[in-house]
Amino acid sequence: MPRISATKQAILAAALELGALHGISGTTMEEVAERAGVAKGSVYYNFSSKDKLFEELLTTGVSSLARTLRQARLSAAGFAGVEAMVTDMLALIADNRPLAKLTAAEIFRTDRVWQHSMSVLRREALAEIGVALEPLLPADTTESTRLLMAGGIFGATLMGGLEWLLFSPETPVDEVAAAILFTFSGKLAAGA
Amino acid sequence: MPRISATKQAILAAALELGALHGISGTTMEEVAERAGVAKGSVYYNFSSKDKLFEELLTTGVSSLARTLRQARLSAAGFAGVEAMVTDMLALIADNRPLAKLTAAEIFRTDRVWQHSMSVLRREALAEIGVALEPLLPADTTESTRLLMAGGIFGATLMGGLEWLLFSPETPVDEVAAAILFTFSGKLAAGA
DNA sequence: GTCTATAAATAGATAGAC
DNA sequence: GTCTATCTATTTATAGAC
Repeated sequence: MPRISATKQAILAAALELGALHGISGTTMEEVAERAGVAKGSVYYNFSSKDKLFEELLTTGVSSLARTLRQARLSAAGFAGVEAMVTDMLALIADNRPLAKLTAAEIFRTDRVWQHSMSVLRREALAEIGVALEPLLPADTTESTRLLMAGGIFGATLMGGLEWLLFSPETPVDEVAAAILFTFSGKLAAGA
Repeated sequence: MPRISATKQAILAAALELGALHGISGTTMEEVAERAGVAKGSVYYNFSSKDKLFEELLTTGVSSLARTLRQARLSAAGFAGVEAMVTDMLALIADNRPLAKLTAAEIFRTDRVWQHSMSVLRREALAEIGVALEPLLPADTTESTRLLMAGGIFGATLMGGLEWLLFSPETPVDEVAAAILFTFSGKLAAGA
């Protein structure tokens, strides 16, 4: 495990904050250097290109999301596993809000040089949700339907989480999780 | 109602397709002109700046989303209204997939010059979902909780819809709507 | 490893002919 | 209304001193 130098860490942190604000294309290497408190030459010493810099940022982020989802899934059986996934993903979003914003904006891009590796990781994360759903679904449910549902649950959590952080950040995480999970509880349909 | 010239329409269409592919910052006015089959000067004759061009594109798109949601809400009472919103929004996404991609990537940006007008429209769209939810929720549910739920339902539909179009576009819209709505039916919790 | 200086390409926007 | 040509600023990336 090669330790990351302080400079490299500062560059990654600066790139993450700026990327979340202005998007990747809207962020310049000059700005990243300035915010990190180093010269542009040092940025290129640590990352061979702008693409490599943001690739590292995003793949690390989505990997840790997949890991969080797997741990949550293993922590509880049945629907409680899904509940744990939503709750823990919300906590992760709160914990790294710039990464959540950046991921939300980039997750469906199909033209980046790192498109493939991102797509693989995204699928890994969705598959974790899919595995948790499997025992809860009718036996004849297709794989693709399961992934659609997983995408929906993922989207609900991500968008609900961003809505939360941007527009009512004073709400405690438990209440947010309860709100999202309420929509999956069936009580909406029952209230009709 | 001022008619839009053929040139202006071609420019808007080109900007939409390119923006969905490369993002707004990643799209150049030169590319837009080329794809629209006109010179760059003509693009600037119709739109005073790149920002104005994309502002028109996005505000029109989100407005039509809000309109679709309102119509769906009025078409059925109770939970059936929510079901109609999800189904009709999916149909809208399928109908204008580039706009859905562009919107997904831009909806949480906070640094655009048109940020405010977009934020207002986004809120309008979420409020439509919120109104449909109101009679289905406990009487003491707060406004902000209702908006979080609306955000979740919106996110589930948008992400589910994009997942659909990008990775299993052969699935008919009814099946996709059924999959997303299944997660809101309570049958997941029942299956635990 | 970090810096300054600069190359080389590309961006948004404008001027002015037709 | 549409075009070509061009201005000016910015951008990614590199070279080379320290």
